Amino acid sequence: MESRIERIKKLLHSSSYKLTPQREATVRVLLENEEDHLSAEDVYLLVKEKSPEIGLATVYRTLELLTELKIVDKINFGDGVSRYDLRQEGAAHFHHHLVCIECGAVDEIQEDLLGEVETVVERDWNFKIKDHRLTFHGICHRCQAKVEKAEDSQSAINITL
Amino acid sequence: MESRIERIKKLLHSSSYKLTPQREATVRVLLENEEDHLSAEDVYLLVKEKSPEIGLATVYRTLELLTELKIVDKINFGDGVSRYDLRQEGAAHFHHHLVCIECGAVDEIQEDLLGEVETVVERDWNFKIKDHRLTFHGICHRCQAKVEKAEDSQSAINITL
DNA sequence: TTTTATGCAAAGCATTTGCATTATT
DNA sequence: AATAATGCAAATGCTTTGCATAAAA
Repeated sequence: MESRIERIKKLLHSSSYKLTPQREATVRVLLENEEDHLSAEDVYLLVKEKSPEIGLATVYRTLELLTELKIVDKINFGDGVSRYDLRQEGAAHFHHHLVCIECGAVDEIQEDLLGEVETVVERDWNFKIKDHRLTFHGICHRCQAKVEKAEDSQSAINITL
Repeated sequence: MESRIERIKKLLHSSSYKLTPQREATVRVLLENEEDHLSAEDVYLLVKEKSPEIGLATVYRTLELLTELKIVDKINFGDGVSRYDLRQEGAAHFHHHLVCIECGAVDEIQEDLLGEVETVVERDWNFKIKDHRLTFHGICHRCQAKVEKAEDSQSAINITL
């Protein structure tokens, strides 16, 4: 079976780009950190661990290229840095995000929850949808658990008093 | 009846901020361009027309303040600039956007389309939703009409040939 | 040998900050 | 008088670009 990196190589070639060592190193970092949402700087530092000679500009250029080819998605959570996220293979749409306003964690929702909503928008607004971005801001399950714990110990203190 | 600007003034006062002439001028620009999605620079230029002495930093500071107080929403369509959008009064949630990839126009959807989706997310992901961002990328109704027109004239040319 | 990609440093932008001045309470 | 807000210029931080060098087709 063909590896993910080989398929990406073919995608690059089919647009007459090369998979140079620097590009490969960058893609590998993205593959190894698929569940994260790395900034260009993050990617740069991780790539540098194995390929110390790489330059930040090359990482930026590679990420831009991968974005153009829709191999990665460029996202922005409003903190002033772009983040890069490998697309699921064959995914027509961007996945969704859950951003925790307590701890900053970003979780992903791979399921497409917008099927019906998109039907409505295309019909009622006469808008031909090509892609979407959906992010929820709120409290993640981990922070909710933390608050409950804190409340528990608060009660314990009250009892002790 | 109380005006929108007076209500905003009260909101500022209730957090012990003043509605200075510069802040008022900024808010007025936002009110007069409610359907647009102005960048800080856009707002600055418009404010300057009536209050030429204002500084860009003040506009930034005012927009930040209004964002904190949830009077405006700060949005980012991925073009490297933040845009500011007056919230509908009493709106619990952010409205949605339709971004045209042809002409760049941004239309708004005031209706909340995400009721059901949010129920699912809160239940299945155990995530307490506080707000959301939903943007569709695609072709707006105006550009779709343009393409049809172009196709019509293309047929006409073929017939002429 | 012609094109494409890289690394570095410099440049570009949007945004923020320091600070002296001005307005407001 | 004390606090808060402003304007300007300088600083910051992310990202892009110019250009000489190196690698690939």
